[in-house]
Amino acid sequence: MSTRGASPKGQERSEAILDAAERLLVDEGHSALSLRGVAQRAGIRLGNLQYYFATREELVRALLARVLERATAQLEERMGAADTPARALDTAVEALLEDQKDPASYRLFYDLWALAAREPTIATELRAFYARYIGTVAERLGLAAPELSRAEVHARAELLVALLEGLSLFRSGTLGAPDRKVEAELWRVSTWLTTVSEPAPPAPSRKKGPQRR
Amino acid sequence: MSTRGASPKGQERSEAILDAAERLLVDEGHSALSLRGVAQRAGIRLGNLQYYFATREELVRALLARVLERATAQLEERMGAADTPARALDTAVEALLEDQKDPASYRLFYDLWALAAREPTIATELRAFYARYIGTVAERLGLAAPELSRAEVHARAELLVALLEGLSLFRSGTLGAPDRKVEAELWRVSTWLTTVSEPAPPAPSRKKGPQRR
DNA sequence: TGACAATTAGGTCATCCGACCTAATATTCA
DNA sequence: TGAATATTAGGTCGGATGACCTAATTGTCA
Repeated sequence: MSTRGASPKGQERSEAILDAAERLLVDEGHSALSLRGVAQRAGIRLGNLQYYFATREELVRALLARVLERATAQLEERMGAADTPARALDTAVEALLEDQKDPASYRLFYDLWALAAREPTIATELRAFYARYIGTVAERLGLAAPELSRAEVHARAELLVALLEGLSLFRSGTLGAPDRKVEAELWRVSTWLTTVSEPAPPAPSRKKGPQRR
Repeated sequence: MSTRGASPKGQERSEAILDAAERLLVDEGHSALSLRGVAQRAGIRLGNLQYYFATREELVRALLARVLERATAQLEERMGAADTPARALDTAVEALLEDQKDPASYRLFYDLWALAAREPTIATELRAFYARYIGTVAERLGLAAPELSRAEVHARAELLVALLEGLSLFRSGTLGAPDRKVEAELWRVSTWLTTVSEPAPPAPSRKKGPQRR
């Protein structure tokens, strides 16, 4: 949603600017995402960039929207591309695991998580993204384990997504590297989530914990 | 490890500066972590701050070291504080879940994850932190499930830590809120990780944990 | 062809940044 | 007491930033 540039050429230019901004964001982080830097990467002048995105916030919003939209589309496409509906989840998880081997694919999200903690508008959009993400997973999970309640299925979907997001930290090269054993155990957990419906073990007793982690 | 200030008062001042820096980091993110800002929050002059930390990087390194050291100590203290050794993991997980309800406790780590993706020195320290973190968890996991191999135990520990880190995203208020159902399912996964050890297809289990298929 | 939008270009402005420096005062302790 | 250390105060410097502005050029379509 850029300010101007409705014509085909304008649209193209707009996309190119967002491409440059995204590359800059991945490479240097959101604090380095300056209008000048983006303009330089895009190979255009500052004034020209400002014709499309008058302020930095406008640029960031457009970039965020594009990134999340793309991620959503990719997830749903992957779900649909499975051999059988039952394998949809496995296929998507497989693809995500593959993505995690590329640092660039997640660096962007690390910045987004940090940003969302402070900028409510970004938090709102990210929240909507993950809600849809988890919803899609829950849908498939419900098909695989029909005896589970709606709430249970949703909880497990959230758990699975959290696991994958957390795992990205240890697989994208910066804090760790992909590990076969871990992948194997992940598959066991994943199948467990979609199959086992036994009653939960007793919850541990409560105890007031100290602050901070 | 500040540059100067070995005397008790200097030590105190040094800690106060790091406190201010940490508050600023949590509130505004690492891009807002300026020497001037820290000095203002600490209620001292810029020159005074520079007496303790000559450069920004020095400050950041000291801050990072203190944060990770504290987190490590807290985790190990929590493990040790359990009623029984067997409950050590549960106790620690409980405490972590409690922490996750406070946004401030994790915001800092979101920034660290983003930073680590670009600054090798930070990545190195964070990696060491998580290695120790996962190692501690693996140790306890090994006690709870002695029939698992060392590698399996380590893989499960990494999985559990990843799950908790990922979960923090959805529990710290910005992208979601704590949810009882999710917690319940987390406990099931957690106990599953510490109890179930039979391979995928065969063999009846004697453990209390849920069974597959 | 002419009008109008799209696009490019270049420059100004106040503001903040980190690094660096010097001088003066206060505190501590041998 | 006197010397070393800790602390405060104020300033300079080059550099980068975002917002804003204006003029010139290109492209499109009636």
